[in-house]
Order: sequence, then C-alpha cells, then structure tokens
Amino acid sequence: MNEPYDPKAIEERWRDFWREKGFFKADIEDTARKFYYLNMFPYPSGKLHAGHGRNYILGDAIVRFLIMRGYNVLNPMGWDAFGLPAENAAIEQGVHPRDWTWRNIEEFKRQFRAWGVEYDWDREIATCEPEYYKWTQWLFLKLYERGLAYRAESEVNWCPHCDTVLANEQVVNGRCERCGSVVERKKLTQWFFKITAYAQRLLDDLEKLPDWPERVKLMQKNWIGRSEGALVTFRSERGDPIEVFTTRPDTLWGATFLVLAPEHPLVEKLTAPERRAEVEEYRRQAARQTEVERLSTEREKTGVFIGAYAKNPVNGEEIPIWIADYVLMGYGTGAIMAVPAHDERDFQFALKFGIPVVPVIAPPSGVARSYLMRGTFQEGLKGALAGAGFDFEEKDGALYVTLAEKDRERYISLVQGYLKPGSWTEVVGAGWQFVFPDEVANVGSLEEERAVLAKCQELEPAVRERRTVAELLWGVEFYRELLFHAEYGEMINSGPLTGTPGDQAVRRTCEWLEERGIGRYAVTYRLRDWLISRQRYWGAPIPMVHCERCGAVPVPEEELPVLLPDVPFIGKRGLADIPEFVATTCPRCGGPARRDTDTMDTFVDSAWYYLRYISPNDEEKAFDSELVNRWLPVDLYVGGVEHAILHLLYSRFITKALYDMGYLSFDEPFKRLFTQGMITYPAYWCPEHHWIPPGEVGEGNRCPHCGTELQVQVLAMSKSKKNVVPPDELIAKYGADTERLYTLFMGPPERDIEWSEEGVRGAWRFLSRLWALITEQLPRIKDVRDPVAPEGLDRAGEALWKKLHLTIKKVTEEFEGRLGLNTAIAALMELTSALGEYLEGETVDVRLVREVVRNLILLISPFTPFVAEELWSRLGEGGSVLETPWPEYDQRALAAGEVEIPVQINGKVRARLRLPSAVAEDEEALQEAALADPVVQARLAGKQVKRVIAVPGKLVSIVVG
RNA sequence: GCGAAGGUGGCGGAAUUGGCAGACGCGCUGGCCUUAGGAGCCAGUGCCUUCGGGCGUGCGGGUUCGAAUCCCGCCCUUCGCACCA
Repeated sequence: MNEPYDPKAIEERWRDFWREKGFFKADIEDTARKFYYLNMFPYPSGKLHAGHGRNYILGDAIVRFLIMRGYNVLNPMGWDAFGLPAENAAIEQGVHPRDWTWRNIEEFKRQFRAWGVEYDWDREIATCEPEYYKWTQWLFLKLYERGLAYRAESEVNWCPHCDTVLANEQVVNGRCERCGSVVERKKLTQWFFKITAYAQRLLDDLEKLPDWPERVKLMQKNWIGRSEGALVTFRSERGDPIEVFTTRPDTLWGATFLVLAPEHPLVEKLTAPERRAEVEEYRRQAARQTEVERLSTEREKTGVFIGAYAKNPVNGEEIPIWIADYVLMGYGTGAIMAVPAHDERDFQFALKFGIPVVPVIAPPSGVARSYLMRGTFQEGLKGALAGAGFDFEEKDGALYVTLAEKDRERYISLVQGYLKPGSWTEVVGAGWQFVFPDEVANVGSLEEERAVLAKCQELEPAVRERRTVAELLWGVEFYRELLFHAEYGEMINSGPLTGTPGDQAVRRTCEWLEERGIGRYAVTYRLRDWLISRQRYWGAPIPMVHCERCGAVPVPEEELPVLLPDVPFIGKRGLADIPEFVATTCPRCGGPARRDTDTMDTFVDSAWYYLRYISPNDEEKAFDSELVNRWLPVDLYVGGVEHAILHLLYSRFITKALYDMGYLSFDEPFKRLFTQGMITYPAYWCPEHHWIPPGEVGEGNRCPHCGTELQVQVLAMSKSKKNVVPPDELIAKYGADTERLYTLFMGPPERDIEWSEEGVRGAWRFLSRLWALITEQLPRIKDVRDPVAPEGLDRAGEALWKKLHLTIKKVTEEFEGRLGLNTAIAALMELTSALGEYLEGETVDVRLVREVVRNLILLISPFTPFVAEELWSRLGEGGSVLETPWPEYDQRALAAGEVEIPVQINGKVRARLRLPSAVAEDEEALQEAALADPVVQARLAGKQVKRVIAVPGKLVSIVVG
C-alpha cells in the first residue's frame, strides 16, 4: 500500500514557502495587468472561527487563481483595530487596549498562516496606530475645510450602557446594535459629516455599479430614501411662516389640520396660553420616550392641540395646529399638513380627535356607495332603482346601493324623489354628497362640512354627538372603506385645479404653487448626516481645539497626529477623563484652550483604508494619488452583507468627497462587490446558564449545568453565542486543505449555510482518494514528458481527455464569473472519479494520465494549496504551482466524439441515441437517425407521426397522434 | 404595511437564451475488510408500481412539441425598511 494522506506531515512544509517566495507581493509600479482584490478587513476581536473562513478562504482561492492567470495581484490585509470591545477588555482586565488588540492580531495572523491564507504582509495596516490615524485626522480636517464636517447640537441616540452616542445606523429597532440596551434620546453638541450633501450622487451613482448585488444597491437606495414633493408655506394667525413638506401637493385642498413634531421650534411661540400646560406635558412625555416606544407600530396616535390656527394658502381656510409624535423633527421640515381623506395616519388621527375630513381626490375605482336607512324612503324606490338599472341589496329594510360614478347625478335625482321628509341619504365616492329632499349638499370644504353636519343634527337627534361628518359616515360600516384612500386620482373640491387628472395632479399643483409663490417643488431624503463623535478613548481623536476667544479651531496639519494619551487607566468618559490631554493652547491665538475630547466613529477609519494599502508607509501623505488612481477602484471587494449600508455607503461618500477635492480621479471605490453568506451552526440557550457550547450539550438537548431542556436555533457562528467551530481543531484532525475544501464546497458562497461535521469528512475522503490515486500513479508518470493529443486515444481515453478539458473550462469560468466554486469543486470530483475509472480500464495511456494528473493538481490548487504543492513537487516538473500558468482548455473538446441525444415521444424520454457529434449537430441527419432507431421505431409502430422537432446537439421530440 | 430574495429527494445543493430534473457531497441501506469501529473500501438510493409503466421542482391555472425555468393568481419562508409626510 502507498503512503497514506497525512496532512500534518505535508502542510507545515509549505506554510512559509509561499511567503518566502514572495508570490503574494504586488509589484506596485506595474499596473499593466493589475488586479486589486480586497477582503473587508476584520476587527481583531479574539480568535478566528470556521465561519470567518467563508470570507478569507474564498478570497485566498480567488487570489491564487488570479496569480496563476498571470495577474499582478494586490491582496492586502489589515486591522480595523479601534473600537469598543478593546476598551471594554481594557476596563475589565486592566490591559491596555493596544496590547489587547495586538495580541489578537498576532493570533489572527497565526491562524491565517495555518489556513494557508496569504497576503501581501508588507502592506499591513492597523487603524489604531498613529501612523494610520494621523491620516484619519487629516481626512477630518479636509472635510472640515470643505464644510463637510460641522458641529451641531442635536438630539442624539444615547446608549446608557456604552455611555456613548450612536449613529442612526447603529440603532437597531431602538436598541444599541452592540449591547442591546434601549437607546435614549439626549441633546448634545456633536460632530457630523455632511453626507446628505451627497445624497443625490450616492443614489444616482448606484447606476454606475452594475457588478454590485442588486440587493445591496436596493438597501442603499431605501436608506437614502429620496422622495419628491413640494414645500408649502402655511401661516399662523400672527403670520409666522410654517413650512411643510408633502409628497402629495395635489391633496392640499383637503388639509384640515397641521401637525408639528413636538420638538418643533415654533411650538413654543405658537402655543396659546390656555393650552401651554398640556402642550408642555406632552412634549416632556415625548422627549422621555425611547425610540422603541415611539416607533412601536401598533400604538394608537397621540397628540395635543396647541390652541393656534394656520391659514391654508390655497383656500384661506383656518385649520388647527396640533403636535404629535408621529411627526418626526428629523425628516422634512418637522411639520406636516394633514390630509385625513388621503393619508392613513392622518385619517386615524382625525377620527380619534374629531377633526373634519374633506375628500379632494376621486378614487380611481370610480365606484360610489349609498346607504338608505330603513324608513327613510317611500315604497316604490326599490322598483324605481331596479327599473333604472341600479345595483342594490336589501337587508333588514335598509338599502345598500353600489353605483358607478358616472351614474351619480341620475341616481341622486331619482332617489331624491323618494326620500321621506326629514330624511336624507349620502353618496360616498368621488367626494361625499348628502341628498336631502330639498337640496343636495356637497362636503367640499370645511364650511360645507359644518353646514352639512349642522343640518343632519337638526333633523336627527341621534347624530347630535357626532363631531364631524366623517364620524357620522364612519358609523355606517358600508361606507368605511371608501372614507380614505391614498391613491392618485382626479382632483375634486380643489378650487381652480378641480378636474385635473390624477397623472398630472402633482406636477400641475407644483406649477400653480410656484406661480403664486406659495410653495415649490422639493426633494427630501431620509438619509441624515453622519454623526461621528464618540465619547470613548479607543478611537482617533478629533483634531479640533476649543478656544474661548476663537471658538472651534482645527489642529494644524503639521501638528498631526493628535496622539491618544498613553494612560494606564481608562475612564468611562474616555478622553474627557484625562485632564492632561484636555489642556492645550489655541493654535490660532496661543491662549488657553481645550482639546475636543471626542474620538471618531470607527466607520471613519474604515471609510478610506483601501486607499492606504497602496502606500502604507508613506509618512508625507495619506495616500499616493498617482498610484491610487492607477490601482483603484478595487476590482473585487468581498465581505459580509452586514456592511451593505453603513461601511459601503460611508466609503462611497468619502471617495466622492476626495474626488471633489481633486485627490482622486474616480468617484466609486469598489468596482465589483461580492457579499458572502454566513456559516451557521446550532446555538443552545439555557434560560439560566445562557449560551451553551454545542460540545457540552448533554443527552436530549439538556443543559450540562442544570438539566433544563435547551432551546436550539441555527444561527451565524459567533463567539458570543458560543456556537463556533475552532479551525485549530479541524486542522489538527483533517488538515487545512480539508477545511478549505469543505468551506468552499458546502454551497454557493453568497448563501448562508449550516456547517456540518459530516460534510467535512466528505471533503477529507475526497482528498484521501485524490492523494492515493495520484501517488499510486507517480512512479509511472513521473518521467513521462510526451504531450497527448485526442487523435491517438481510444474511446475511453478520448472521453477522459474531453472530461479534462470541460473541467478546465468549468473551473475557469466559475472563478471568472459568478464564483460558484461549489460547482467547480464538484467538477473536480467528477474528473477524479473519471480518472479512477479510466485507470481500471484495459488500456492506459500514461501520457494522458500524466496530463490529467498535472492539470488536476493545478486546478485544485486554489482550493487545497498544500496538497497541490506537495503533489506538484513529487510530480517533478519543478517550481511551484503558483508560478505555473493556469491550464487552458482545448476547443476541440467541445466538439469531438460522440454525444448522447435523448428522444422524446409526446414529451417523454423514450430512447437515448449515441451519435457522432457531426450527426447530432445536423438537424436533418439528427431527425433521420432518431426515426431510424429501433427503439423509437417500436414505439412509433401503428401510430401517426404528426410532428418531429430536432434540436441540434440537444434532443429530438416526436409528436404522435 | 412596503420592498427584495427564495421555495427542487431524508439533508446541503446541481441544472436558467425553455430541451435528459436531482450533478457533486452528506445521510441512509446492503456487502467487504477488521479483535473492534463513530475508520476505510464497493454497490444501491426521488416517490409509487400490478414491473407495462405512472407521478414528481410550494399550490392552482395558462403558453408550448417540450416548463424547475416563461405568463397570471395564491400560499409559505428569510432578509431589509418600517408612523419618512
């Protein structure tokens, strides 16, 4: 028996080989055939687990492929090294965050080496080093110079546990993304980056990114949240302008109240004295509320009337002003016009607080309804309705009429004649009309609404407690679904614009408003400015000084970096707890001043790091524009979807800002983006002992500590949930190649997939088989050097030869295209099996065996580089696989030989023909061959052939009667 | 609620200008080897079957010689956003 496959014996031999040979070093000056491959750099938080492999092993395989294809590959790695966990560890364990961080970095590097994952380590960067964050600070100053960094007081998201503010993006469902605490709202003076100035370009330029996943682009699009509409100025009774934003200016005539956000600055000024106490109370309550409470969707609307009125500029109506927390200060103008007839939220609010509703848009359905209460009409109406062709139902003596809008007038005049004195009915559809025996009244304005209500109440005591017409109609179930709709439609009850069709309504109204100077077309975005201040120690200090005389003064560029003070103790307030850091002198006037004690959000560090890799040791500038412009945009950027919004949007923003400043000649940093899925694994939860490592779980899913039955969930591997598989153990048991192979084989790389120990063994078995097969053949193929051509081969040989070349094609195309490396590996497994079968045949051509073995080794080397190098060196061709060109497939393999053609009869496969490809590719010959086949003939006996469809190279389909 | 992606054997998944459904791997079954095996090797493995064949890609329709793939209508799952005016 041959030497068994023993990864321990072979892997260590190659671990330093590639590095020593310099295969992964990019030639930075030569961009003729450059490829910038980039993995999102990690936060060094502890140890790598098998789940991380999804990203790094994939990247390593791609890079090895590219190197063999002859690319000059730039493939750097670094550390997103600032951040809260380092600081927390420091506070808990008394170690300096830098020491903690570097210890983790060393561990990560050891694990990369064990995996055979290689980088150009000369370009390593760590964002926590002064040599790096000096330039993060430089970036801040550049943005400040351009007016893109500013300081403002604002309501911020405050995490009480982390003692710091959070960006909107770091608040998930009202909770801190990191620790899960409920986020509070607090007013603080903070630094912001003006990303909103780039909102439109960030949105438009998504079009320039055809090689990004649609999903990611859509998420960014939603996040930016552009909406078009109009800004319209209402006026208070005293003439204060109140600007509102609306996407539905066509509903302006239906505005029956205004709502301001509780924090709106005008509230103070406008509130009537007698309403003040209640308004103040509501505002206090709103401020106290957490995001979670405020955002809970189920919540009933709340709000208070502030005792003031505003004039609707389009029709002069006086409408009440309310405050309510469903209006957000941070979006639009913080004030809305409420059109209850055409906005669901406004409708709920109006119904609850008894505010009138006036319909101003006809529903596109063109359907109207009318309800006739029992006893309100004379006998004979039913017959008349039926005779006139109206549709109605009768229930308990009441009539429910459904009519088309065009029949409205006809219906009204008919029904009016049958109403008993003192009764009425309504027609609810495109507008609401009340039909009395003596008149027809429309609800087309607030005035008319009052009049109709008054008349009804006079006639019918039972409706006297109804506050509005809407409330009255709401009492009739039959009308409810027609009282509010949010669709576009013909404008009604809208003064001069009445009759404007729905598809022109918004545009025409905007024009009309602009002509009169009442309002104008406007666009708003959901995107807010990027809050970058953090009250923490372990981050890049914001390079600003606060001087009593000069105000906020930037630290001069030549004084950078503003170093983090080297202190043994870190307080919870970060730099603000370190007096010797705070005290400084003003760079402008020389007087006493205080340093800004905020550090920057770590997303700032990672928003530009891909530029630094080009010249990581440059002491003169952040990056070398000339070289950066040649190497970027990054050709392929690979990372997790969790960064789809934050990191990627910020990086795009910073790139555009630097482009505008003239530092860059491109304005999108990442040409192609690939988001790999996560590896999941069962996680076990004990209510008392929390997360239990899967290895410790007892019989029947019991907690090893208390015996409680555990809850099992399949979740992304993560240290915090204790459901990780450590690579060290896998490598000790199976070797790194097996882990690499399984990681890439388990499924398409973009999908989330559950880790399986059995699957790992499958990969191991395959490698063992491959090893045995090749080492057995080595003695007889080692010295063979003659090339092989398909012509001289027998049938089995030709089939294998063909398989080889189809495999080369398949693997190459997966690497170059969609990265479905799982199917590439499947193809390599097939080729291996085919080789095994060939070797068991009668005649064996050693030239062909050598050719297959040689290419098999090369093709599999990106996946399993250790075993590939080992076998390659034993094959005796010399050199490394990494300096051997990637195999090219032979075109002839696509055409040569015989093919199998299925024959369908009435849609079912009834025969398979083996035909020379020349016949299979010729439509007529193919058809003839199919009809001549004995199996087919037997099937067709006694039946009439109606039609024959021969698809060259594919199949033959016969239709019989 | 809005938006997107997806639904294929016992499991992960293959197959997309419409052309042999289930590649490859796991698991399972049987056999071999072994003192033993949670190792390895070989064979089988979509379901049903009266062994002719029939049925099968979430469900129901449709287009087509032919549909996992295209069209219409539902159901379910996952993800993102969520009072955004």
